[in-house]
Amino acid sequence: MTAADLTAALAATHDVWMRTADRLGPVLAEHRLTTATFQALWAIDPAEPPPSMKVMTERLHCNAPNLTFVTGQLLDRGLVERSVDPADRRSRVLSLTAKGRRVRDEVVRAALENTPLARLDESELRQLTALLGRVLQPEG
Amino acid sequence: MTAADLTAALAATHDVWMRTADRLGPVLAEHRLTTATFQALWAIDPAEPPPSMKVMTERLHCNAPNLTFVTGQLLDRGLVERSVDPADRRSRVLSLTAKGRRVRDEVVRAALENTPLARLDESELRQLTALLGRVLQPEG
DNA sequence: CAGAACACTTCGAGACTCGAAGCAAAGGTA
DNA sequence: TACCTTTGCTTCGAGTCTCGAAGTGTTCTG
Repeated sequence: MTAADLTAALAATHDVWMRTADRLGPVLAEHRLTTATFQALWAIDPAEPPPSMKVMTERLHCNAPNLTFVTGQLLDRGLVERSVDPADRRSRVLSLTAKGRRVRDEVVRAALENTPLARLDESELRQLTALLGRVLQPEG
Repeated sequence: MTAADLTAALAATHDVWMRTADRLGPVLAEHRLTTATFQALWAIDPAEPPPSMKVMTERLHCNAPNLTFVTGQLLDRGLVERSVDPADRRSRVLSLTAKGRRVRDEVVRAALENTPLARLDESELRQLTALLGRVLQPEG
C-alpha cells in the first residue's frame, strides 16, 4: 500500500517544520518576529538580487494583500526597505537593511540549531535534499 | 559546509508542506475548512482511540486556548464530538462523527493527491520516511 | 482535609489571511 | 497619437487564528 507510505512521509515532513517553528518561538519573540515575518525575512537572501513583491508572493505561497501586510511589519521594525524597480516602475523590490541582515542571520542560525533535522549527519542530509530536490523540481 | 546542507534541507521540507497546503486550498474551501481545521481533523485518526485536548495540543504544537477555538470550528461544522473522559473527568476527548470521518477521508485523499511528494516511487518514499523517522525519534 | 497541580474554557487584544475594489505603470492595437 | 487591457501593488473590511491572563472544575498529594 503506497498510500500509507505517502501519508507517513507527508505527516513527517509537516511535523519537522512544525517542530522547528515551535522551538523557534522564543528566539523570534526576542526580535518581535512571528512565524509569518520570519518566513518573509528568510525568503530574502542578501546574497541574491532583491526580490519584487511578486516574486515574494510566489516564494511564500501567499497573495498580494497578505504580503503587503507582512512587508509592513518588517518595514515597521526597520528590517527591510521597499524601493521602486527602475526597470519597471510598477514593481517594488525588497532589500534587507543592515539590521535586517543581522537579525536574519541570527534567526536563521537559531532555526538551524533547533530543527530536528540537525540530527542527521552530512551524508544523510545530502540524501534528504536529493530526494526533496527531485520532489520540488519544476514540472517534470 | 554542513550549514548550507542543513539550510537547504529545512527549506525544502518547509516548501513541500507549503506547496501541499497551497494546492489543497480549493478542496478545503469546498468543505468550509481552513488549514488550521484541516490539520486538526487530520490529527484525529479514527483508527486510534479518541485523543484528549491535551494530546491534540501536543500533536498540533499549539496551546490550549487555540485548540479550544479550532475544536469549536469543527464542532460547529458537525465534524467532531467532544465528550468527558470517564477515567479523568477533567479531560475531554475528541471523536469524529460519521460526517467527520467522511470529510476527513476526502481531504486527506486530496492532500495525498496534491502533495509534490507523490512524485516519489515507493522505495524513495520509504527512504524518506526512514530518514524523517530518525529525525523525529523521541530524545535520542 | 487543605493546597497544589492539572485539563480545559473564556475573554480580549493582536496578528494573519483574503476577496473586492482602486491606482498607476506598462504593453498592445490601430 | 489615443485607447484598451494587463500587470504589480495597495487599501479596505470581514473573517480567522493565536496567545497570555484569568477562571472553573477535577484530581493528586501530603
